[in-house]
Amino acid sequence: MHGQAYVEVVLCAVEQIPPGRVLSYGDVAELVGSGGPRQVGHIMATHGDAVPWWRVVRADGSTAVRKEAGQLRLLAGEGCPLRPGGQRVDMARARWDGLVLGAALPDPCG
DNA sequence: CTCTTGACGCCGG
DNA sequence: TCCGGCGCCAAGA
Repeated sequence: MHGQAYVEVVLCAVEQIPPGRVLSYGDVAELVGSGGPRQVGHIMATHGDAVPWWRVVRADGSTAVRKEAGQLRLLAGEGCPLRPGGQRVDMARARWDGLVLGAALPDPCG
C-alpha cells in the first residue's frame, strides 16, 4: 500500500459514506484494510477538505476536536441520530453498514 | 536517524 | 459516565 494510493483509497471510502451515516477513524482504517486510526486522522487533517470529513467521528461517537460545532451541525442537518444531549453521535444507529456491504460489492474506487 | 506531535482506540479506576 | 494511561502508525522538525 503506497502512501499516495492509501490516501486516495481512504478519501474514496469517506466519500462512500451516505448522508446521515458515520464511520469512525478505526472503521475507515479497517475498511480500507491498512493503516490505523491515526493514519486516517492524519489524512483527514491533510486532505479532509476534499471529502465529507464530518461523517468521520471517533469510535465513541464524539466529534473531532476543534471542529465539534460544525461537525455536529452538519451531521444533525443530515438527520444523523445523536445521543441524548446532542453532543455525540449514536454510533449504534449512525454507524454506516458499508463495512458489510462493501465486502460483497466491487471496489467503487475502480 | 531520533524525538515529538496528532481530526485515534481500548482498558482500568 | 468521566478521566488518565498506554499503544498505535505516520509525518514533521
